[in-house]
Amino acid sequence: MTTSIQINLKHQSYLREPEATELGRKIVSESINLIDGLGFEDFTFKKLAAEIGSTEASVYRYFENKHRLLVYLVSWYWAWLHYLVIFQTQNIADPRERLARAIEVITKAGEADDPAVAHIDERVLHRVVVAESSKVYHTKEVDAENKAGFFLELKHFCHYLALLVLEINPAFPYPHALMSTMLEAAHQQLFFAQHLPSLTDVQAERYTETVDFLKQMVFAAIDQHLNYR
Amino acid sequence: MTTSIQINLKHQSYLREPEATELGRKIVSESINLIDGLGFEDFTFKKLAAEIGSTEASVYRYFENKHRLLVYLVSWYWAWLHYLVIFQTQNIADPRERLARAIEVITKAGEADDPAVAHIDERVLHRVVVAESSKVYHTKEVDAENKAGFFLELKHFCHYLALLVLEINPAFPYPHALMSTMLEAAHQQLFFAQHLPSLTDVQAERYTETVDFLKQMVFAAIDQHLNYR
DNA sequence: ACTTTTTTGATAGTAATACTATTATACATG
DNA sequence: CATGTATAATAGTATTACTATCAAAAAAGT
Repeated sequence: MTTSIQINLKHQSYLREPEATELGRKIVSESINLIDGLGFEDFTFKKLAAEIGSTEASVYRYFENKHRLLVYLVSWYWAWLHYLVIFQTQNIADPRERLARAIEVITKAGEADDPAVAHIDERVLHRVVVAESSKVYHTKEVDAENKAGFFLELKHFCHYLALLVLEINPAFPYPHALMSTMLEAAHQQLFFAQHLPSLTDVQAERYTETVDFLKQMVFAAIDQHLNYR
Repeated sequence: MTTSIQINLKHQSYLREPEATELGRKIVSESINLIDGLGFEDFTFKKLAAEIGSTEASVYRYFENKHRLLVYLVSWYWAWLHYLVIFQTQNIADPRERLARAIEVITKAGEADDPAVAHIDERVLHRVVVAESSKVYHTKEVDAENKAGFFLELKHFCHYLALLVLEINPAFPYPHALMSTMLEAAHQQLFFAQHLPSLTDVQAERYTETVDFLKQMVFAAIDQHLNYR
């Protein structure tokens, strides 16, 4: 079943809305492939322009610089994933099961074979996010960019999950910390499994193991504070 | 009590051993301050050379590029922290208490007021590592650099902690994953507390809260698999 | 259908970055 | 005293990360 959605970001990581024009959409879709192929450091607007048959100057009309473009892509990813989680858990009544399903969806986002937006390959985007997303906030401009709302999508998603945690156990003292740790770990463990296997026990490509690890960690922490049991 | 140690890295992230000369030590110590002040992206060898009254070309004789220098600094940090943890837990018999102490030492590394090496300010280095360390392996060259042994110090430290976990509970299936998650989270939560507070529940500067969160998460996970209880 | 505005492409140019190369001098070692 | 090694000084290059200008093409308004 193919769903069609439109994701609009609240902040201005972009100069012009890239979803609005053909060139804008090409910039977004091709930058995902290029960053995936070259890595963010070697990715340049010049190479991107060449790839889409346009010019450097034209790309600069959409995004102030490549960092802002990455912020846009990562924000888009979080908004998409948030949507996906809500969609995939809407029929689950039990909050514990809903969180369990959420962890599955988050970890297996790289396997998504149901493209929600025509010009964006979510599987490639997932690889890009796993490899590069920490760079969006590890800069000297974090505080300014945070003020500008550049990290709202992640923050909202984290808060949504934290509320789920509190539904399961209202006494748990660290719901946001646990969920941000889980979100980061979901990416890290996949990355480690592929590139630094001695930092993990899960196998590359075996998403199920990562899901199992994350579920155990999360639910053990949450349950520890329950009175019953 | 002041301890004096020498940390030597096994791999060649450097061209010349920087500990061996005055210029080498100046490069290391001043680069830590500069990266802390400017952020890694704006840090250049030219600025560093100006700061220490030397030249760009001279700095290039010690490190191939600024990425390698960061690898060196981060590796040095992990080796130092590993030493610190062993030192601070050597008199603790119970593995559970030893792990608890390790988590404290790791989280509070930024408060260390006992400089182990004269020309390195561990508190500033800790800030640099919190903010920049993920960049050492999030590059297109991870696999090659991993082969070259650039991440050995982190891997060894993680393995050391994983063995501790297994001492507590030999049946725990994800000791490395749990410890790498904990190590990353220790940095992340400090960073979030300072820059993206809505992603955490701990307060900035309140290392004790982060320690508490990490301990709860780690021990809950480990204990879940114990037969007794 | 015609005008106006907006968007793009083409081209050029600049300051900074990330280096490499060369040579002279200082410095330490044997 | 000779020799090797480390450093400083200087110069130079390719690439990056932009900014500016202008004309052509496309879209929108009337």
